[in-house]
Amino acid sequence: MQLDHVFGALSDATRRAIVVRLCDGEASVGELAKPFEMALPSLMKHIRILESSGLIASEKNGRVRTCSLQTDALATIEVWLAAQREIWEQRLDRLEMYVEKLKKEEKSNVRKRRSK
Amino acid sequence: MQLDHVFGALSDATRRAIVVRLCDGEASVGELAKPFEMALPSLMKHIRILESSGLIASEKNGRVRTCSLQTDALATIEVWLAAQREIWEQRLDRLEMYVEKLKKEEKSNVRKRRSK
DNA sequence: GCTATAGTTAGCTTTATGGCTAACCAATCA
DNA sequence: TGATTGGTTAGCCATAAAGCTAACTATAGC
Repeated sequence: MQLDHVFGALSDATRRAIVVRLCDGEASVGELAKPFEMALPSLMKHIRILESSGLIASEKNGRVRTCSLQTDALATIEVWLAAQREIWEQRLDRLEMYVEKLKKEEKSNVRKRRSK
Repeated sequence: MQLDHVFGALSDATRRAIVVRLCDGEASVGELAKPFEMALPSLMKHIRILESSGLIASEKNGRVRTCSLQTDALATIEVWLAAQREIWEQRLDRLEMYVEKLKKEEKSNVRKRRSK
C-alpha cells in the first residue's frame, strides 16, 4: 500500500532531512548530498526510496538530476492522521458524556440517600 | 530519534490496523490479534514495536495485557508535518509574489515598447 | 489440583535496509 | 579531444525486520 512506503520513507533521518530541504525548493543530487558524510551511491538509494514512495520527483537535464517535493504524499499521511484523530476524539467525547452522566446519577443518588 | 521509530512503526499495515483499532478504545492482546491470521508471537512483536515507539502503552492485570493508544506520539508527527507544510507554503507564497512581480514588469515593458 | 486460557520466550528462516568501494557513462569545458 | 564533473551500476557486507514453530509460565475456573 501507499501508506507503507510513505511512512517507511520518513522513518529515516537522512530521508527526512532531504524532504525538509526540498520543502524549501528544488535541488540537484549533488546539492542534496553536501550536508551528509555519506558516499554518493548510498545517498542515491535514499533518493530512489523517496521517489518510489511518491514523496519526491526528479528529472534529469544534461548531467544533473533535479529533485522536487511532491506534497501530495505528505498530504496523504496528514489525511490518515486526521482520520484517526477524529475517531479518538469522538470517543473521548462519548467518554466525557458518559462521565458527566455518571456524575449526575451520583448526585441524585446522594440526594436519595439523604432523603431516606 | 523519536520520529524514526514512530514513522517506522506506522510503516506496517498490521501495526497501523492496531493503532486504528486502539483509537476506538483499549483492547487486550487477544482482541487485537483476532482480525489477523498471524501467529500470536508475530503479533506480539508488532505490539512491542508499537510500544517502544511510544504509540501505545500496555499494562498487565492477571493474565491479560490491555493496550491503549498514546496520542502524544501521533501528535509528534502531526507537528512535524505541520512544520514542513508551513515551510513549503511560505515558499509557494514567495514564488507567487515573484510571478506577480514578473507579470507587472512584463506589462510595463509592453507599454514602453508600444510607446516607442 | 487439574485444565484451559492468555501471553511469553527462544530460536530459526528469509528478505529488506543501509552502508561501502570500485568501476563506469555521459555531459561540459578548456 | 581530453580532463573534469555529476551521477549511475554492480556487487559486497552487516544488521534488522517479519514471519514461523515449539515449548514454557502464570492465572482463572471448575
